[in-house]
Amino acid sequence: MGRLPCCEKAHTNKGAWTKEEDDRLVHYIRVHGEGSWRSLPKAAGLLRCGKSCRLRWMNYLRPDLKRGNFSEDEDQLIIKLHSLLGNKWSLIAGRLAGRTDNEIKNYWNTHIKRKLVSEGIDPQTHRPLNETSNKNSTAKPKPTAPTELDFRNAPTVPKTISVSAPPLDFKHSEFQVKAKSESIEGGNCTSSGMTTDEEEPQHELNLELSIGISSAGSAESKRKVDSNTGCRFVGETMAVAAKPKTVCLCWQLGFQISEICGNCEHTNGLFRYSRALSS
DNA sequence: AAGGTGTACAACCGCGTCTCA
DNA sequence: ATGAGACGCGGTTGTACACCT
Repeated sequence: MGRLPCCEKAHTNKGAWTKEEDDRLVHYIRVHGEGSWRSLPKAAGLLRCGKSCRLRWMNYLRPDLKRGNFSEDEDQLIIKLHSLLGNKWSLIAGRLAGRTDNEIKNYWNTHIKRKLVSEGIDPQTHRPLNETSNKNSTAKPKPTAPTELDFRNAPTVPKTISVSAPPLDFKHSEFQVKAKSESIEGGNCTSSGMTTDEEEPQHELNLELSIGISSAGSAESKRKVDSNTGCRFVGETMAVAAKPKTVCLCWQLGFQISEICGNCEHTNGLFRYSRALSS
């Protein structure tokens, strides 16, 4: 038995949204708030699929969206984040205030890809194109899922990327990813899983997210709270629940930590990765 | 001016994940 | 514990517009 359609297609409009439909959607969300997308179209008097309403709101009608061209800073940030996260557009969008995943995805495909290629950089691997093509002739290309990214020798990955975080899901936070070209020994904070290729020299990376206390109360914040640590997981990201228990802030990108690891020290009820990332 | 081609971006689709009864 | 329904994500498609010949 197949999956039921998300809505009654025979009675829904498709294609470009009209001004009237936009107005109806905006008005309804202003009054009732976001959510309940499936029931929203009927309640708002729209002949649209709930998914379509959500998309229209998220990508076009939301008042906090920044329209217009991407700045050079945004370009660089997208490239850096893509080199770390791969095609995780929603995560990348989460670090760019006022930009949507769809917008960034489109911008990547139409501008940045071409720009990188013209600079001789493979947009998927972030390695020089000639190196990539040589490698591809002998080795299988790696998928770009974030847990499987191979950052070794990636020319565009700096050792430290500090990103001023807009107030998104993990609010009040400075999102800091530190890519370290040596493995952490003797503790639990290793970057195991970053690569399985054993034939190349091991230059493993440690990815650390420094995360502060999240504000409570959003619908999203009620979800995915790790019962051991109090950490809240949103996709591959993590925030700290409103009333954290013991919280480990040592975070390996893409992996859930179920216990406090040995490398973390306690400060003010929080645990933070204590082993200095000496450069 | 007309047709062809390229570009940008809005919207759709399918599927994985999460929530909750 | 389980399964149906809802949500969210990433890939793909459709289409309007710009630019070229």
